[in-house]
Amino acid sequence: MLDEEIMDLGPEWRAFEPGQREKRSRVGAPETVMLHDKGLSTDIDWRNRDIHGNDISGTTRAKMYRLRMWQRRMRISDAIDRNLAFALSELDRMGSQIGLPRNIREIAALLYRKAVINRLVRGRSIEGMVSACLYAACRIANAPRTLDEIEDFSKVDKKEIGRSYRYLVRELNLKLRPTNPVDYVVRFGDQLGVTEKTKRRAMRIVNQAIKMGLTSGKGPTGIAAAAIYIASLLEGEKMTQREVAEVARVTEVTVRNRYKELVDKLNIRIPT
DNA sequence: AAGACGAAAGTGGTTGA
DNA sequence: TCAACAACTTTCGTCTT
Repeated sequence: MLDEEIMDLGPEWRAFEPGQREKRSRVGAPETVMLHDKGLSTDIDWRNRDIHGNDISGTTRAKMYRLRMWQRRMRISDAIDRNLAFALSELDRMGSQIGLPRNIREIAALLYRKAVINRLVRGRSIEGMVSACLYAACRIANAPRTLDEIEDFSKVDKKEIGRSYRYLVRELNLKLRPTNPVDYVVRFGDQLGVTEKTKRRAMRIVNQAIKMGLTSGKGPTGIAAAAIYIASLLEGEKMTQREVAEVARVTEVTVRNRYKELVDKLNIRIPT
């Protein structure tokens, strides 16, 4: 729906040839989004110190230093731009393949900028960081995707995405709540083609479970899957454990265990 | 034949000494 | 840093529909 117009930034970056330095300055322009405090303050500090040292030692030296400083700044911003150019196009590709709405992609892009400016990408693969940013952005927007779902469209594996994600969260001091199983119910339900009624029923079950503390420490996807399974039985549009497990990317065994737990602790009667 | 059930052993990530 | 631990998976045999 909103997806047709995804290319305000995209096309500019994509046609990027290694030979042409000039274009880079134009690339810098569209970033109306903020540069954040940390990167900025660091830059200013450096400059001040350099200028101080130079003033004392004479005008010619001052000029030379100023030149060097400029070169250095250019090199750095150039490197950042290169990184961003590649990363943001990759982010956009993945985002649209996953089907993420615009606002989530913007959050991801913002996170990535912060990551680059804070030097978080140095030893790591850009792909991994981009994937991690997308994963984090989904969670921030309360529309979580599983690591498996991100992995499907990423060139790096789940493990590395997870690692980069944890690193990102730690270094940027992101405070993210554990994902709420309810956030998975609608999406899983849609994939299964169950009715609205069943989805709502599943959400009620999940909320009850949360209230009774049955969810802490458990995988949210398993809970969501089991809730949908139960709801489908109660609403008379039975899904199989297999089907539910598949969309939630858990095993049938997990669905069964959660199912048993929920039915039993919430006193749910299953129609025979 | 397909779905549901559950036991048993294995895996990867978190936690606490 | 290492070992214990819980959640989850894999595998597989057995009921039930």
